[in-house]
Amino acid sequence: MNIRQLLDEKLTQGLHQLGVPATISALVKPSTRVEFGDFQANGVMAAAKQLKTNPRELASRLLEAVDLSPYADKVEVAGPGFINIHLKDDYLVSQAQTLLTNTVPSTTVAKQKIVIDYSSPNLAKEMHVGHLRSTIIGDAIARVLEYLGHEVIRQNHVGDWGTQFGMLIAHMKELQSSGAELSMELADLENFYRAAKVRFDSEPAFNELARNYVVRLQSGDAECLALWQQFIEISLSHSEELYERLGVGLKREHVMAESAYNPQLPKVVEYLTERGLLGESDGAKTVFLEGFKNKEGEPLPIIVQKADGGYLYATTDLASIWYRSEVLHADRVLYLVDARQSLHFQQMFALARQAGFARPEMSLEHMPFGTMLGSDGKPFKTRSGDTIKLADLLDEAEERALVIVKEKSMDLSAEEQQQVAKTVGIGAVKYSDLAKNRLSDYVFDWDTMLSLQGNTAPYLQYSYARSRSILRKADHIDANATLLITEPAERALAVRILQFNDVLENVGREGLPNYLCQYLYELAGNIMSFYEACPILKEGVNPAVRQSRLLWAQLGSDTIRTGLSLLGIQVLERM
RNA sequence: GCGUCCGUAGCUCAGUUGGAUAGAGUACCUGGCUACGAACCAGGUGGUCGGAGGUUCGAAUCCUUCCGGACGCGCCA
Repeated sequence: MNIRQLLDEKLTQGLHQLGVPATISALVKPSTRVEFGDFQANGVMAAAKQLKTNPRELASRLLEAVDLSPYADKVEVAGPGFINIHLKDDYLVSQAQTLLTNTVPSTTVAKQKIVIDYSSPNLAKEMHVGHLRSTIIGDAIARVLEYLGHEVIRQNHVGDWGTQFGMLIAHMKELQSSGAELSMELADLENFYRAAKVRFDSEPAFNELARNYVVRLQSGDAECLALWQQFIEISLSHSEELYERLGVGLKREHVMAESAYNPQLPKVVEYLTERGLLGESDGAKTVFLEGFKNKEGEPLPIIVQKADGGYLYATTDLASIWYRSEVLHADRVLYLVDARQSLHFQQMFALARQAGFARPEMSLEHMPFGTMLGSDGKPFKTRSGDTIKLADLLDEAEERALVIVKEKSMDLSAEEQQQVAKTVGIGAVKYSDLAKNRLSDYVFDWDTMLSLQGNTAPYLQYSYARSRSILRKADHIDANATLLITEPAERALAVRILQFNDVLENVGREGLPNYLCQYLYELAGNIMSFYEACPILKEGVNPAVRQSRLLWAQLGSDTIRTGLSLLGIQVLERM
């Protein structure tokens, strides 16, 4: 139970006692201005409207009915009917004091089983910048939900079964028979793919062969499967290397590939047929759903089986929904997939409901995200117009960070500088993505994210390193010391620290890690101001005050570290 | 054409079921280091929230319409 929730619950109950409909709540939120106290309730105006009564009068009655005196020393009705709550210092201190001893987050959220489908690269090629957002945002959401106590099932729905694999196998086969060393050839997946694609597009015989291999592969031909397996293995290790570099928690056990659903695909079609949902159009098996139209205003089809008998991603997605519903028994399924596939997911979810692939109580949520743009406002590409490899992006981030670290942290050894540059560079890339609203397109800009000023990972990492430096220099920290609020900066810090869990619940509910970034940035600001206003180790500081401030520093920096770790970003003791 | 998302300070972005005087960073200006880490802090300049209507006690947020942009719309994923 966090403070906002507690106040909201008390006031909402009070409203209901006064005869306000159950749908109305007190809407307690952090105050928008300092003079409005720590929290404000916005719900009384709407409640008064329902009751056709005066809002200020209702607010007064509410305050008579609800006793907030254990928490607040000043509660007042303001403006048209807001309630401003000024918390007691004693209460803030007692709440903060429990944080010192209790490391388990206290949440009131009912535990759910949540499947998160994220990253999901196409294994035919190397990972590129287009995979960054799904991977990073999905990972952050997974960590936050897990921290809140939910059972999280990560699923990396990698593309390993598409048409392109015929082409790749055909190319492998020919190189193999011409005596080339396959492992060498496959070292650069991008080149390999490009070479195969050129042949596929220009040589009819090769094209024919490739199509043939797709059929053989999907019908279980042993030789094809072996080649395919070899390719997938290399490609997966490549992805895992990147996950490792990125600090993303995806492992082999989280891979639930498209191919895994292959045996279920005929059953999907069969089932749709039984339910009378399936029709035929130009030889393809299709479903037409109410409410979806194409360019000509005609019903929009979902093709689940091509005229040649092949299955499509819609079929696989349906099978995966069924699996997540019936086998995993998920309460929620989150899809961290590009916004351009919104229509596809609308169709999938509607059909899954109608066909009964998804239990009615299972929530299916597409969490779309926008595109990364270059400084020219167009999709982020290299100068020559190619997609940028993820590995190259990370190299550049580390290189650019190293230049800055060498300049700013000359007292560190070369080895330490390297390590700091890695942590800072990768952190900066991740944070600049996470800090933006997921839905919007955003401009990728090296200088902004690495300028190390403003709302950036390095700023947060700096605030942590600064705290650690102070804590290291303290010869004695008494973990049982009493927390004191002697300055406004300490109070502001305390209030902020106590909002942490509430922010996490918002992130988990809406899948928007930028709420957490915003919070951490503000917290870091509070910490910095605290250090400016409140000397700790300097001469003349009262010992009790010193011990208290050390604990505030510890609480603040612990929250920064935990928050960043939930974003998948590491902190540094020195930088 | 239909649909989805978007348009907020010069630039990059926030803005949590509609809440009080729309906020940050950056840039620009001012002040603070014989330093508990100045990669910092304190303060200032800067906005008809694309335009116009509407809903209401209250709109950047909801509705309508227009302008501008991105994306999607049958055998790829």
